[in-house]
Amino acid sequence: MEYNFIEIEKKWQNNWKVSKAYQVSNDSSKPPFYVLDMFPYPSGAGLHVGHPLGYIASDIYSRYKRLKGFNVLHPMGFDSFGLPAEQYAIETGQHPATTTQKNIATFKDQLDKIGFCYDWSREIRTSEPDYYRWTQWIFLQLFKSWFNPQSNKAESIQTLIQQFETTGSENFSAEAWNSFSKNKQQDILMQHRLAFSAFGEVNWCEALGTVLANDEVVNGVSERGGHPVIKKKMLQWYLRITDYADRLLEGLNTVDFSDSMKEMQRNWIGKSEGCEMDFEVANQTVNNDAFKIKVYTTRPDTIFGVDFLVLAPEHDLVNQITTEAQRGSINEYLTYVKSRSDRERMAEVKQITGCFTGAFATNPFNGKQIPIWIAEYVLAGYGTGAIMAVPCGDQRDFLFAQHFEIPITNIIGSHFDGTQANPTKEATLQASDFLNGLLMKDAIKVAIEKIESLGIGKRKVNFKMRDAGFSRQRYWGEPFPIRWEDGMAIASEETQLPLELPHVEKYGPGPEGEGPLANIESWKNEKLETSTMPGYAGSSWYFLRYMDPKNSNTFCDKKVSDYWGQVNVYIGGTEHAVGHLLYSRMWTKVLFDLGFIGFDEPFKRLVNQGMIQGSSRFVYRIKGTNEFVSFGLKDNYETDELHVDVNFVDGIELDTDAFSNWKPDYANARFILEEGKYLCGVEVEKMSKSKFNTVNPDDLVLKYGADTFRMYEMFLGPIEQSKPWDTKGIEGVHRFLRKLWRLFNDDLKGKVWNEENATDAELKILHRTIKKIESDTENFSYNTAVSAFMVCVNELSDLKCHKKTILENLLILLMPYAPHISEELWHQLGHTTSILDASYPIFDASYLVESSKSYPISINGKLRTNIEILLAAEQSEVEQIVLSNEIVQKWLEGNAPKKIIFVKGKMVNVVI
RNA sequence: GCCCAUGUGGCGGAAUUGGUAGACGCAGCAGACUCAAAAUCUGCCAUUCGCAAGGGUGUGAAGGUUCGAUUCCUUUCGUGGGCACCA
Repeated sequence: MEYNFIEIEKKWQNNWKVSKAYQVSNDSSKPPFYVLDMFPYPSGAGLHVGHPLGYIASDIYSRYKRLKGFNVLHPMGFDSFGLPAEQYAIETGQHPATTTQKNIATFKDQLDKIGFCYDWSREIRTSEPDYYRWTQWIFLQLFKSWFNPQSNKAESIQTLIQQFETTGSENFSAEAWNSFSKNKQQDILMQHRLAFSAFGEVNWCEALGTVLANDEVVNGVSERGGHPVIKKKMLQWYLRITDYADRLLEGLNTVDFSDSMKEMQRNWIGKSEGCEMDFEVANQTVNNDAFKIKVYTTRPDTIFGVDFLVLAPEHDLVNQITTEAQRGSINEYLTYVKSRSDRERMAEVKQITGCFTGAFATNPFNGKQIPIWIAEYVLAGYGTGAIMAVPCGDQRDFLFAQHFEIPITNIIGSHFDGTQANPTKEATLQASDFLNGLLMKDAIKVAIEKIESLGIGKRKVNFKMRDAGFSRQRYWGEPFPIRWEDGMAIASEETQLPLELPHVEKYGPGPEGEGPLANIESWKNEKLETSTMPGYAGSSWYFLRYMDPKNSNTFCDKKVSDYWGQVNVYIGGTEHAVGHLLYSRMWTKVLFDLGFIGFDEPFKRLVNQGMIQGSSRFVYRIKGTNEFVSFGLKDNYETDELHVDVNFVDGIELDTDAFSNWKPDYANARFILEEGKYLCGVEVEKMSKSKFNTVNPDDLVLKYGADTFRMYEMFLGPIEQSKPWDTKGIEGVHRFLRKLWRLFNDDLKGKVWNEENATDAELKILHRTIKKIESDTENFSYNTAVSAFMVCVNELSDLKCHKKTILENLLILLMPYAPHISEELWHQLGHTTSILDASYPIFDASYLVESSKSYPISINGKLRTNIEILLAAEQSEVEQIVLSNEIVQKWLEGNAPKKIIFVKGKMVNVVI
């Protein structure tokens, strides 16, 4: 009987489906365990081999935990709102709902073929009204809440109103509040709501009449059509995530994420301590606040080294302080900056640009007149949008000073050599008046105290993180449950939700760059908000909905979320390190603060899977011709590099016939070969349809079966590591499964397994494997687990061990990795219940006890021989044995060793 | 530019606390079985010198710490990911 994986997999997938083997109950005596995948965006390209990497890993873990006796929640769904479906709709006229539906069907079909243990009865889709009803509901909670710094948590906005009514605030009295117009009151409240609207800058493309995502802007022009893109201010919605900055930082100490992941989040939040201080602009009315420039610095100790100020080009004061003489060049510079993205501004620091305003500020400590410049390396969004430049201590300031020939003041003596800045905090300050002689790191505190006592500034903690933009001028997203009346945002009634996304025929932008919803008359008449929520809205809380997916009274019953608790293991890519993970952490904290759930961190443990990259192939077309030159000869010509479908390439050799047949353009292609072959260029990049480097899992499953595919993906390498896909090795894993099969069945003789008793050698193999598989599975070290299975099967084959008592345990170990073949062989062994609910073998160390070990013997750290020595032997005995060894004696050349290092159970090193 | 990760045979990778570098697999080579093929099995497989025994070199590069470094430290180069409207 042969290993017929096609039949076996079909049989058991069907069997599990019929018996509802993966359905999970919220009511169980077993301890709960929640394993979550980052749900996919159902793109039109379908699943490629990169997607299942994390899914297989989580599937293995879920099945393993189930064997270990847990009630495992392992759901799947679709993040089905988003930009690509809308872009596709603009191109083809097909409604996003239609294409999304189709794409999901494809995804599910592909996922099912791989044999995942999802409980599909809990499936969610973020674009379904049943789901986004609660996204809207949570938005309303955010809108109706504020962050109370006293209690350090979100509270109903009513408590703030009460405060204003009874005690007022820093800026106004209770009486004043009560006398404010309703409009003014709402404006003030808007400055505290966790979801709020304010003006923000967007990428505006005049020619397309629309706002563009960063992704749609390439080299400063629109991807579609190549039109110019500029920054434009528009009214936007935001989430006040900055209020949670400190708690998001502290929360990291309570979760099990990788250090690098925590580091990325910390850097994103970017907490820095320093101070704000005012510089007065010279030759202006002194007591006019408008002409004080507030800078933020983390290095107030360098105050005597300030040689100039730099404002962000967008800074409010630029226009007012610019002198008439400089106005022309400033305006020119501002036009230039408007065309530049933040990214470009940060990245191209070597290209130093800036413009002098003509104005001077006064250093409050020494009265020095310092020039005020504007430059794009200062960003309006961070700190106060103005910096004090200290060229001797900051490299960017230094380069700027050098470029514009601004004289540099040195306050750190020999620590500054005039060729580059020195950012040290360890230098002793000079030429710094009251700070002279202090170490810089100590001077920071002294300087801040002085600044505060003079009333020209104050200590300030700053965060790099900005409030999260939460509106998009798009169609395919959640509508905001908000009406605008008289300039005031009015929340819809919660009972009226969902506010359904209306059907449209056209997906183009509305007037003035508004979203497509602005084109709908009834929507406009009701004064409903015309932008929609961003892609991350639905994904910020989906893990809660899985727990209680059908509830129509609330987003998730508190009793149910209390039962499941935090996600025990969350698996996904690092590309979400700062976006999705921070947003969902914030939403969880808000829901916790408001009492809707019982935990304030969503994910207890996070496992990052690496990205499976595509290995792209390139051909080189000689410019202006239809002639293609092989990789090695391309430098002799002027060529264009073009992606070619990896399926036409064997290694790096192009199948020129297949290429010619690929597209009509290439039908008459001519080739310049090297050594009779056309060789392609190679580059590793993201796997993507547009790069023609995708590999479809369906083909592999068809050819080798799901079990082989699952194990091969795991065998590729460590789960957290990125690696390019290569199908070459899959044969090896398939051979392994066939070899396993032959332990049970002979192709000719049929059944070969027996019920004999196991020998010590066989039990030793089994228990070593149990130990290794169990710890590798716990640690997500699946590549080494697969190799341990191979070692085990190789050894059992060598021993011709066909014993049921060994093999059935091996099957249980294997079930999480290769469920179909395990279930099949399990039943062949005579079991009548599913292997899914077997119980995990228990490791017994007594089978592995050894009495001696072959010790590696090194001379000066270099391995020279091995000697079998009793494990119980102590240093003196070992020394004697080692020194009497022939090879050791040869190296000693009759001398006594200087030292003998003996690490019991590990090694011996003789130092001569 | 900034942040994070990463670099080991022809290839994917292993070496979990500093202790035998190259497990396991792919590809390759030689052989067995076969009329033949497939499948399967056996052996070889970092590099260099050597008939062999054995020796030298070797974990991106350069230094350092240590009896001993793929592992720790410093410097440096390459590659991948993220950088706020892709999800």
